[in-house]
Amino acid sequence: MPDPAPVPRASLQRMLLYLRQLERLGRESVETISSAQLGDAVGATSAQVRKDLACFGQFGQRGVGYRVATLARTLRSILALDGAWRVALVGAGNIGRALCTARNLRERGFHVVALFDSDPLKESCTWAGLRVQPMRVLARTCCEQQITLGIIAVPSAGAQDVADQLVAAGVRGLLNFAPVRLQVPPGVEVLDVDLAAQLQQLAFLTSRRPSGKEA
Amino acid sequence: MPDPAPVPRASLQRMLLYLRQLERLGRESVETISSAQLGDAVGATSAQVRKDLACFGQFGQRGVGYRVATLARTLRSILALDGAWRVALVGAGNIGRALCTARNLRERGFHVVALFDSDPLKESCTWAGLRVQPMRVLARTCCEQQITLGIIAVPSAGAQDVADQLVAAGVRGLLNFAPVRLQVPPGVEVLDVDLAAQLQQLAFLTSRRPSGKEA
DNA sequence: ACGTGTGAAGTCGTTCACAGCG
DNA sequence: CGCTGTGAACGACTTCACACGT
Repeated sequence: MPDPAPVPRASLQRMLLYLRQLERLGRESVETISSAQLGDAVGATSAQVRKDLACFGQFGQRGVGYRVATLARTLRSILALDGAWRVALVGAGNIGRALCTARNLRERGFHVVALFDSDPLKESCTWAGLRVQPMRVLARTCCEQQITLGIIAVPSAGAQDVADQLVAAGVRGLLNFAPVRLQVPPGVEVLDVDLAAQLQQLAFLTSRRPSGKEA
Repeated sequence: MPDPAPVPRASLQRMLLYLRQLERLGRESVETISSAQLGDAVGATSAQVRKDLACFGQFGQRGVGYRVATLARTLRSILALDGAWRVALVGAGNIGRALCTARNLRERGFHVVALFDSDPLKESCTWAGLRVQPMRVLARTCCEQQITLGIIAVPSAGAQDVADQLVAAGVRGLLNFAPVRLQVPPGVEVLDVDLAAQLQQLAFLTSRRPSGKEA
């Protein structure tokens, strides 16, 4: 196996946008699309689209563009989005509830199949048909249910401990909502979602009133 | 006024991490810190820390490092985080509820002071002491309350419309949870939070099992 | 000595421009 | 002729290395 393609993070992110747009086009029965059209649907240049797709191979027909249906299918396959992903959610707080019930994620193939919280008072709760389980059973449940992705939605103080437990249980990708830097062994991926930091960025960006020089 | 510093996005993000760490150190009564220490607390190199800080000036003492307290104060001021920001939240769904009640954001100076939803059934609701208001009063409320930041937590179909209304009401920064590309006039900043895309990234990253070559 | 501030070098991603194929 | 695929130029961010101040 070759395995020689370290896909740039930015390309990966755009690729997901391409796929989303392709799926939309597919619903509208569009047959083919050019890199230019696909580009400005997601805010990228045509060259960028072609370069990004080139990470994985050649998919277009010169003089024509790309077949919407086949490109979508191919991308889904390459991006590992053609199956369902089983996800564990730790932290039955407000964010946790929002994520459990989010139709959005389920539609895209991410199924929250287990829900944990360290607070015994929450164990009686059931959200979106999912009972809150104690942390004690996390390892067993994750293994039995073949869970490979985890969402950490607990306060900062507990996040590293939760991460350790999830990793020990075989989870290989973590979506972390706690504003702390998680330490994980190689081979485990962590993506941080830091809403406070996003708002802080906005605060800074809007605080320096741009001189306003665009047409 | 000079205004000559277009701060790189990546630097800005790290700067927020530095500030967070500095505040933590301040609580632990640490007096000074070196770029190297600050760096590995947030996963950056010492050179990166110094370069980032150099965007705004010179803050360190050679041979010593940085004064935790003064650097934190200075950064807060530069990053426009020394005051409170008034935020409007549109969409009283699951994400909306999570954000209203998030202690996290309030502690960092972001106060959700107005909550809107287009569904009349939700108008009776009150979350975290905040009544859900109809969209009709959005413009007036935002102006009266001097709101400059907005959070869009509505379904994709309505997001652009909400964005337009917020912008018309004078809001200059948008945090967008809908998976659509918002069109806004220059001078308005948009940051997207796309949780499905984050999970999709994780899916891809964990699907290609790394060959495992690190020590 | 120690650690900052900063030019210089290097790396990575984007944009350009054009050859090549349908 | 249109549009892809791609080497080459370009630009931005990162890393290096060292002079300078304390």
